[in-house]
Amino acid sequence: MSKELTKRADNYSEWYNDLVVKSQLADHSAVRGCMVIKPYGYALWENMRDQLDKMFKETGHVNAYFPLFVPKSLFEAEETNAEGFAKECAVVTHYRLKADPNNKGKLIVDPEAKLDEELVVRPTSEAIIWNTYKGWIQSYRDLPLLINQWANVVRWEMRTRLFLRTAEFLWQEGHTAHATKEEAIEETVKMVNVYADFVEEYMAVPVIKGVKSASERFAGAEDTYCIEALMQDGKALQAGTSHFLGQNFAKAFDVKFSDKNNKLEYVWATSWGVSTRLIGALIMAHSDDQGLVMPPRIAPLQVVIIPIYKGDESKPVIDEKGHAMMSALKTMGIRVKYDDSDNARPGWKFAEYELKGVPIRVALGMRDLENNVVEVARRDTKEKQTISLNGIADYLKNLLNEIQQNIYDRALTFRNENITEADTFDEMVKLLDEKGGFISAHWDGTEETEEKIKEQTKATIRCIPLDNRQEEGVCIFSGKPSKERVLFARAY
RNA sequence: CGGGAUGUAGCGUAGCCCGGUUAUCGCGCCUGGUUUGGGACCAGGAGGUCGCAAGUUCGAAUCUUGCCAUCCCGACCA
Repeated sequence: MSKELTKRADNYSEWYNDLVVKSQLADHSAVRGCMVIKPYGYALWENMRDQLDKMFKETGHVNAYFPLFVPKSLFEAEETNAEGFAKECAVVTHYRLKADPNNKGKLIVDPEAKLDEELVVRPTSEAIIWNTYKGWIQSYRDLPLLINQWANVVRWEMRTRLFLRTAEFLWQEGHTAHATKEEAIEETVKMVNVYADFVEEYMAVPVIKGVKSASERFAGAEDTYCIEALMQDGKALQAGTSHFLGQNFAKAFDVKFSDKNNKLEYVWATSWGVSTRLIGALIMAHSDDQGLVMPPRIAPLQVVIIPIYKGDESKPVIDEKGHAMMSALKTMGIRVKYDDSDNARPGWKFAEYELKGVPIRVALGMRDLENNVVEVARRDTKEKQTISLNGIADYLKNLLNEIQQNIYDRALTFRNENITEADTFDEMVKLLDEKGGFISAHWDGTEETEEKIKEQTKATIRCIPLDNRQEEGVCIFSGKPSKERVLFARAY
């Protein structure tokens, strides 16, 4: 493995790719557009997943699992949704292979085994789920139905990037059914808030909560709420979405319920999801030219202890102290590793754990033990301090909290410094080219204007922020009147 | 899907233009030893369908064609 990571300033996307692979989060696979998530990356995902799952359950949701395959007839039932995803669907047409008569040892698709109806590999599960809900919902007493599933989905993207856009990705998708429009909207907003809380508090990535413009809306939704994050290169990243689906799917799949007055009504729906893409957001929000910077709360490893031996006789003494410290930290619920592996020297380990973004590194050698201290190095600031062994566990626990907060504050400052108001189109173009980030500007609310701005600048409307300040102005492009600013950015 | 580039050991590479013994070097790996406070050193060793498949040729990493994959730039997108 080469030791050098591409520098962010030299080539940001190469830095990102390099980092994902060298830090062992994931790797390209033999399958086009699909990645292998390696143990370190999967441990990170598990921590994220576990916390989100807890938050979903605290808000009343339960988990279930629906099929990977969606019969084409079900898939096409909700037309807007189907059309929106049609261009990126993997489709199963056969169910059997057979030996190739003309090519020994090879297989061909058995033409006899053609499916009567093609199966779409789910790009999202609304269709199969709403078809199922039809059988589950009869009365208002069956509502609300609050279900989440952890799954993989496939979207056949033209161009893929590790974590940010892979042909197959892991995610969760919540699908809820409600008796009233108000309740469904409330659910949609509740879940975008859950996402924002998770991403900010656990991943330490500040987000802007907002609503998508009509053209950026989820196919089949009445309204799409989202959280938008800003990456270090000034590009925005959609980190999660929550959709108010109205009665579109209820009508498409004929899901009705009897209300208290025995009147048949269509059900109101929401769906919401976040994916392994969040890992991309995490990487690009915090990491530096030395490697990953993991927020302690979801870091697979929070503390690594590295013993530094001098001569064989020092090993048992150091190991004893090291193991004691590890036990104390484990008792406090801290994820810790004592790396006494023999195949690398301390300097190599230092660099390696920096690359992997472990928040705290503790070095333990005879020199320290003689003074009853250890050397504590934090990944976020790269500061090293000599700390007394007395009360070290409490010290490290507090330090983890401090690092979590510091990473968030740093990202928040950067984000806030990169939301810039523009009052003319020229100003906006200049800002996009020279500074990047979010451009806060007036927009006339039409799709035509949005499209023209996109064509000329590659920037899209990321969102109309919730609790947006109302302000009279004129559209930056058309000069027509506008009541509020929206956020534009170039995005991933 | 369009334009450009690349593919040689786990990783990074030389050789290819101009076909010809046993495919170069570094890192990593294995064995033994010395080491260990910022990516150690010495000695010995293992590891290759030269992306895949056809073709040209006495002979192909090298020439031709097709395919596959990756990267960069577009279009598409969470």
